[in-house]
Amino acid sequence: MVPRRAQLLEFAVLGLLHEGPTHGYDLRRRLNEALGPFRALSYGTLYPALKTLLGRGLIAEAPDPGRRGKRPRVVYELTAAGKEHFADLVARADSSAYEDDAFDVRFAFFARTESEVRLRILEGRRGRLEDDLERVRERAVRSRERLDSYTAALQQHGEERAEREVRWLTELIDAERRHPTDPGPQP
Amino acid sequence: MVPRRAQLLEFAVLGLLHEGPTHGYDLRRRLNEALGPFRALSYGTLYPALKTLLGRGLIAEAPDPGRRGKRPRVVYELTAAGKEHFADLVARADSSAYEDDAFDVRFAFFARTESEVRLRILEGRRGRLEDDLERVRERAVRSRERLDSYTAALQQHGEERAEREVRWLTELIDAERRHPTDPGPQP
DNA sequence: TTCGTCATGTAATGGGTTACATGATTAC
DNA sequence: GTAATCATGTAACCCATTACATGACGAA
Repeated sequence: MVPRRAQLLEFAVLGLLHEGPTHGYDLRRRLNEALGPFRALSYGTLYPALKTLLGRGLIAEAPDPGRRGKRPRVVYELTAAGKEHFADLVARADSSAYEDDAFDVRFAFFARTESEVRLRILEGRRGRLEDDLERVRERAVRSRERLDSYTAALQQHGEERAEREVRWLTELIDAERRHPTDPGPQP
Repeated sequence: MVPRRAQLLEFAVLGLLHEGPTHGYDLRRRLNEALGPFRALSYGTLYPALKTLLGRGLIAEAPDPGRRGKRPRVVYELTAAGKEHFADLVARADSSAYEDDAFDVRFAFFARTESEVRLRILEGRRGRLEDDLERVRERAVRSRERLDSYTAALQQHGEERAEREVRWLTELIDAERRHPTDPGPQP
């Protein structure tokens, strides 16, 4: 099951609020900076999403710590239900955790993910990339002659990038197996 | 100006038809295989797009060469206006040619692109990636300490990938400068 | 005969950016 | 003072996938 983009955003927002209460403008900035799937996230997407989470009781308005004389902002924090929901989501390691965009988001919160789950996500991602690689290679064999040099160069470059990514994941997996450190309690 | 996805699709369709007349089903298959931005292109997008191109007189229905006894398919070919329009699009080397998805599509038709234009597109793309890289590095310096090891690993991996891509482009640019081969007449 | 692929579409649905609207605060 | 950034939203528009509808053909 490929996760809807809205679910990804929900996960990311809960994850960021898990690190501490904050307001919409700051969430957007941090989501944009994370330069994953949310590089171009707009207020038109974020604010309604926050409203939905509010309506579902996963987040709640918190008092703005206040900055002398400045207009208070709308600060959100996780509710108990929100923390629980996020914990459930983090524990998942099915395909919704390692497909394309989803992997980037899940990886960003690996520090809050249990070692075992991390391992399964990394392995799932690696398997996914290996499948892609196999498909590309098959196609390369089938069409070797009738490719112009540019298409051939692009294909080879794509292959090398995927191979490199697989090696990177393998390193992470090996490291994870050697030192399976679980997340401690949040500070 | 970032090209709308529809414009990218239009470009790709005209480019494929430039190689010879064909029908919608085949276009979709080839667009999907090209595994760029059209990996998941659906009929719901392609067929209406073909209708639009038809309405604008850039493509026209051509007789199906026919396959004994089989139902004829709806085959399209470029019109004179379509060829001209494609030539105009191919000659462009502004940001609409090297931003993300656009670059993949433009690269796929490099064999039909003049050497000078190819060079400017490659250089534009490289510049774009170098800007990205600089931004990422700045951010890395600003936030070095407060990153957990996973975020740090992801950031470093992203940096390495971008560096590799820049080197790849540099190689292509150098090769292009040494042997600026222009496209011959199509067979 | 049933399943996969070929083949062409349309409609509904979902979802995201752009643009609009508004106002406070800060830096130059 | 004025431009940029902070800050919070809403509405319109664009557009792409999903699902639906339909049917022929080839292989197992």
